[in-house]
Amino acid sequence: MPDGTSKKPSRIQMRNRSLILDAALDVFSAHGYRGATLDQIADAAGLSKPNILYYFSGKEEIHVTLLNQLMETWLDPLVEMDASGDPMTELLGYVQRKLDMARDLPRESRLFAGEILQGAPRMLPHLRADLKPLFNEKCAVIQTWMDEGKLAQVDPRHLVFSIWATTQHYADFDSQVRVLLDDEPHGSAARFLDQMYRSLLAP
Amino acid sequence: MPDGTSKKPSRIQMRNRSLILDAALDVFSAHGYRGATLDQIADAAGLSKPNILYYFSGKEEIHVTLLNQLMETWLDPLVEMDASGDPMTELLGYVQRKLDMARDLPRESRLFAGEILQGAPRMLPHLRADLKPLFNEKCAVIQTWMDEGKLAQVDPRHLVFSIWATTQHYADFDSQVRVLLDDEPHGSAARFLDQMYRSLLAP
DNA sequence: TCGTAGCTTTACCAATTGGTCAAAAAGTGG
DNA sequence: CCACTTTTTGACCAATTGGTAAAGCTACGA
Repeated sequence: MPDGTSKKPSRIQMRNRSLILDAALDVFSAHGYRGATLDQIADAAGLSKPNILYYFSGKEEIHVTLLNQLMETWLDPLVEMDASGDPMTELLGYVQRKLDMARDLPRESRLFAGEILQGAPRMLPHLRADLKPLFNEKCAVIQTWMDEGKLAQVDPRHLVFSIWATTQHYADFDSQVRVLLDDEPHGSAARFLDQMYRSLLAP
Repeated sequence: MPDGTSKKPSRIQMRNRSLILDAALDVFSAHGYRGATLDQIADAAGLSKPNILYYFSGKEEIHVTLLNQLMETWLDPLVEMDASGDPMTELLGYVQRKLDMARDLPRESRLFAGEILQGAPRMLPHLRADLKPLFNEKCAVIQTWMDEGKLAQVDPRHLVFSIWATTQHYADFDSQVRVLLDDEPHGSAARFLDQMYRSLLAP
């Protein structure tokens, strides 16, 4: 069994594992953890169910693998926010990167949202270990910028929450957005958010 | 069978139906539609599973009933936004009412979020029939306010989206918020959002 | 008190679903 | 071509789950 414990993965293992993970991302993000079935994942991957279980020990391991892979991608835009850059530029840049992610990786956004929505049963440790330190560090950076008079004084924690909420909204609530809007929202959303955070943070 | 088709519901019917709906709200909002089981709902309601099915024709009907009941509650804060009131007061009031709802009705918020997240399979008609006209009407009101110079010019549609996103975030992503914050977030969130929308909308 | 309509439960199904197993098939190095 | 490893599959399970049937219980008006 190719359980990551030993050896190097063969070419075919790489291919099939990523086929499975991509299919699982489709299915989990569309139906949630309980709503997804191994048969659906197998169909989407073009493999048989027992073959799926040859590469992953079970449904849960597939889900956990996806969540783990997602974590770095997810934190990346925040990591890139540079304490030594221009505060307004850095923050507005962060907003745009998050908005781009909502457009380019909607499945990942919904997978994450579904997990958090249900109390983050498989991600609380990750949130504490990875997200929380980064969050605190970047909040401190923002606070420094404000103390230096480069940005208006607001609560950095809620500022970050509002950035997450407003950007991810376009992926997570896409079905609602599409009912209410006729045109593609990315461009107008980008302009709105730029305007909103510019006016909020102007010192 | 007490399928709403005839007669008046008895005292015991009223009690049990609301017991069931309250239990179902707990279970559906915590685990999603597929993740919830009739046994869980029955346990939470203190009734037997067949007894649940005496009052509702099936799992789906319970879910749909909850969604229908939710719709009016959900739209209410937006309905209350008065075109003849003071624009800034009305909009900031709307933000606070939505934030209060996220605190006071987190189960409802999560039920709604879960439904939208999965493509709103049982709510798209409602969104089109109820939400969309109201959304368009209120966007027009906001646009009028802006044209009169009472508010800064922003895209009303994205303004409303941002209000939904930032307020519901505290209910839907509660587990994440609680990891990142030590204190209770409602008061500080209220101040932050008031500040954000005040600065954005000041003419 | 009795009959009846409304309510509840026990016992049960059929379908779905996550997962197993042994055997077949397909690569792969010599 | 052969032995051996890796990959794939068909057949099968046990548990869960939404739902049913029919009998039993309860409230309540006559």
